[in-house]
Amino acid sequence: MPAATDPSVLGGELATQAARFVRTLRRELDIPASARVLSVLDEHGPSGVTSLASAYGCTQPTMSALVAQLVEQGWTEKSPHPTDTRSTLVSLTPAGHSELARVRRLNGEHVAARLAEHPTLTTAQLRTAVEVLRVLVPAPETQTGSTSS
Amino acid sequence: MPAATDPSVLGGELATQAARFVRTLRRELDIPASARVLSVLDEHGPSGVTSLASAYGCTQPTMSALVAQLVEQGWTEKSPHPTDTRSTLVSLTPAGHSELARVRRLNGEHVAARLAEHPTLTTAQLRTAVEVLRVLVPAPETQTGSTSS
DNA sequence: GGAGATACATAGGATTCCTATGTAAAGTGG
DNA sequence: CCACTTTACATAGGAATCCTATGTATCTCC
Repeated sequence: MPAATDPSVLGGELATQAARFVRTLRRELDIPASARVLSVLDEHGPSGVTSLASAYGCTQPTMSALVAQLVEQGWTEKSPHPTDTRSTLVSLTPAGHSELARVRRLNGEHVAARLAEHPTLTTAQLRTAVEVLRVLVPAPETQTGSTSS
Repeated sequence: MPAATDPSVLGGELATQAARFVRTLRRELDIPASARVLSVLDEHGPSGVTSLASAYGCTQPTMSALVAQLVEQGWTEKSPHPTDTRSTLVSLTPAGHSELARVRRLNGEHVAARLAEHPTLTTAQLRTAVEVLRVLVPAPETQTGSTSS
């Protein structure tokens, strides 16, 4: 089958497969987009909306909406910024940490199931895929964050 | 940063990065979802709507809409199936081939630009990423198709 | 010929995101 | 201290992508 070396073709293939992967994941695991924000929040620690948007790679209004969803579900909470009244600090609640763990487990199980069907695939290759995708995106800023779960 | 080996974490990362990659691509290149169908059509040759949906990885109604868009833009055309009146054969028009070439070029340029910024990344790794994503999706049926451009 | 399967279309709605724009609070120079 | 600009968020409105449910015509097979 397709085993091209032409970056143009590979890029197209990557786009197609990535889009499909995302679509399939959405349908099968039923994980809302906002859940991915939890991961960013976990990495970066309590942040403002704009900063989160930048880290997540979406616009500020979009992040406003995502955060609103997360707050409504009790996964994050907004507290006033100590020195800047305009800003708010969004942070994970315990429930948010649980949800993050749940989502990671779901993803893990899904990936593991596929891996089991294809013994040739290694986790090293998996990691390569992650690296490639990470590189192929503009990358906002890679500031260090917090930790947890 | 994240350099995990845990499939669970890697799966989550992959999901996040893939989603972001797709989003960025959509925004920056402004390529409609229907354009990816052109690629499928090119690989599989003239096909019915349901078959396309399966190959593309979406539902039949969704593919109906996508095909309708493609036809409206003159990139594909529908002809009656020779033996089955219910079915139609969707096939690429010359304009469709051109568009496919254009999209591939855009994707290629985009990927090439990123690759240029990261000399450490090889096309082999790129191909690995494609393979990984391909594996991580249920894969409908890999029947051989036609050719062209 | 009639029951069930198959191919496609349509209707209606959920999700995800963006652009444009408004409002309030910080900074900044005079 | 006072405009003026910048920054942080929120809201409004709409576009794109997909799905489920359902209807209609056609094919298959007994």
